[in-house]
Amino acid sequence: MSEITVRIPGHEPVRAQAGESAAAVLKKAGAIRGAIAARRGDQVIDLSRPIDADCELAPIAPSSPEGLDVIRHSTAHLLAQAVKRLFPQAQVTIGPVIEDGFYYDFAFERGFTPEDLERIEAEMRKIVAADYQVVRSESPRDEAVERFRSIGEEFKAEIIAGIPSNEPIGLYTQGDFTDLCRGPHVQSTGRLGAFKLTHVAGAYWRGDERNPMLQRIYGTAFADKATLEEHLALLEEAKKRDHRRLGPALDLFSLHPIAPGIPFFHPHGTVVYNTLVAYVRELYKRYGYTEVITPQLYKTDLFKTSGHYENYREDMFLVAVDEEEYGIKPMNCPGHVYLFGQGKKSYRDLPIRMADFSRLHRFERSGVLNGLTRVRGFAQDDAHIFCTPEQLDEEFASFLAMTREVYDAFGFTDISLAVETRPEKFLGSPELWDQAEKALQDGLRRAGFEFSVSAGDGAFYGPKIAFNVRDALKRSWTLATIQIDCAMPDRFGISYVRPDGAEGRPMMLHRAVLGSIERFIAILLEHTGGALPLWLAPVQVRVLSVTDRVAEHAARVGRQLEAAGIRVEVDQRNEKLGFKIRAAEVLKTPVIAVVGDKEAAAGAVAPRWRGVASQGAPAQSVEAFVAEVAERSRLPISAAVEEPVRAQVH
RNA sequence: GCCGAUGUAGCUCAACGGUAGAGCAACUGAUUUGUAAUCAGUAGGUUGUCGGUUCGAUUCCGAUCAUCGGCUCCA
Repeated sequence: MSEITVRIPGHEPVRAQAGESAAAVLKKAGAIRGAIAARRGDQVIDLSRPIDADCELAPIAPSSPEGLDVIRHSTAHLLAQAVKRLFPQAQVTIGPVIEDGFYYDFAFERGFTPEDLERIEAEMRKIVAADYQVVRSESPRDEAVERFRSIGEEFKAEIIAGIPSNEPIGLYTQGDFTDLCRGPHVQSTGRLGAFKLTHVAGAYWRGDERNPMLQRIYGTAFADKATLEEHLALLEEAKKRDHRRLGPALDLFSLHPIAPGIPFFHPHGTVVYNTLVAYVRELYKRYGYTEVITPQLYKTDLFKTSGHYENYREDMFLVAVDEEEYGIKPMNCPGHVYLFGQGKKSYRDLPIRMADFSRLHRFERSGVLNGLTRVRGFAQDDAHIFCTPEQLDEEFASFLAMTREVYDAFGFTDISLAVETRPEKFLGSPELWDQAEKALQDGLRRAGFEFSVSAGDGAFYGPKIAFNVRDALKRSWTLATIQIDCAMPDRFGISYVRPDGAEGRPMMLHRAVLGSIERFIAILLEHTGGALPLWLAPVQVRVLSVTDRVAEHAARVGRQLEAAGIRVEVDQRNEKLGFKIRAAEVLKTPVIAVVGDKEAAAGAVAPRWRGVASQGAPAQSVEAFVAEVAERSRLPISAAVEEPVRAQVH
């Protein structure tokens, strides 16, 4: 045995015998305390792994991100062991760590019930109490395949069979249970304990819906009980911010079985909706967009030309009229390209930024509908930009600037960008796609955006950039998107006359900043917990009378606010002030104006702004109050306005 | 679409093989109230829908619709 030197950050280098375990080496340095695994170089390893060469070694604490991964991964194994003990017929498959937890998929002839989960959890605790050593071993691939096949674990055998034959297979054994695994794991099951199984769900084997459905058990685990409790409490809080709860509670919208997936917007919700549209229209003035209104229903010939009939028909509502087939539009693009194609266009007309707030209808599969975030009927702040190839970069940059402005205005900071590339089913030439994908990535880099690449996720007509945000339950949704169209200009044969008199094919961009208005409202509600900004709030001011004596003054204040264009409600109910304040607060009203005898005598109000911890605010004259509310209600359009790039008039 | 769960008053929930109850909200009355819930009373439900088992179903069974959690798919 040769002697090696191990560097340990923050400690003296340690001399050790080659082959000593990571735990032993760390112990020599006095760095083992609490460690759950170790990092050798950039690799996380088991504490029991032998160290056989000079290297750098660091302990991993249970509460560190890597430590949590180890705990969750080991807890997934714990789950599998418990399930195998209780349901020997169940076959194990995979059990990865996910954000905030883990899951494990089992092939089992029936679903697991909530009662099963309780039993499984109890069994897991028994295994923790038994404190089995978790032992790593290696096995040649074919031997491992045979081993799992012989005990009826067909799925596991299939996974191993897919690993190159020269790679040794890592196996982890704890008590009566052995699983294929890359590791690393905790040293013994006793190190686990702060876990909870959360829910069950079906999941297709290898994520393909043609494959059999497995039973997935989700759970979460932490380094200690307290953090687990904290996490569970956080989930409860998140539920309160869920737009599906807030929307109906604030009387903004509702969904009914009579129109599944197509929301009813109540008067207050309609104000929010229309105000968002007004905001975007204001931006359009500055960014040089023109708005159009286009048909809702087209003969399917249009969709045959656009390629939607071929590639998107499954998601469309088709209707038969007079022995002719019509389709309700799922997107605005075909209509817009068609419209562009009417009349002769010159390079002087470009760019044309054609905006449209039409309602769109898509036949989403029943299981995917979700509140306002995934619906069958919705509108987008949609626009299509037709430009020359030379204008593409500038148009793209302008879109990114607009998007940044909007997201800043709403305080959305947790946004991730993904460039989604050519899918299996696509239209247009691969060369054009490559070019377009590169253009998107270059543009993002120039604008200083970070992004990931999501291969194969693009639309069938072109690659896209998706601006993804998360809802209260941490599910990711796409709001803004921009796509370069690689197909439709060709398919519709649209053209423009270039300066040299020849015909050119315009470039086409599809883009939306809010994305779907419905989805945007959902995310905004969750982001703000229902406390919409003053300019968007359906009721901006609520005037509260203290007694019947001041009813007239309260009504007058209401009229003055209304005259200034402010959305106001006057609460003259025969109730105590505290009751009315609570009622207004529960509805997240941004501004409350209290009116009592003192205010009535002075022609004043006592304002109370949401989120300001003032009670018994000093009175303010009605005029000053109205002016302040009006000032603070303005659309969040930044003052620094660039000259819009408009098509030249000739 | 697939796997699983759920569906009782406007909302949140209770009960149960013998035709449903609370709190909040609503309505009425009293109270005239000063910065997050005044008191009292009234009304409100073919227990999602359809079918089956049963002397009897809201309860048990089946189908269906919708919703929820996932999978697959997407703004």
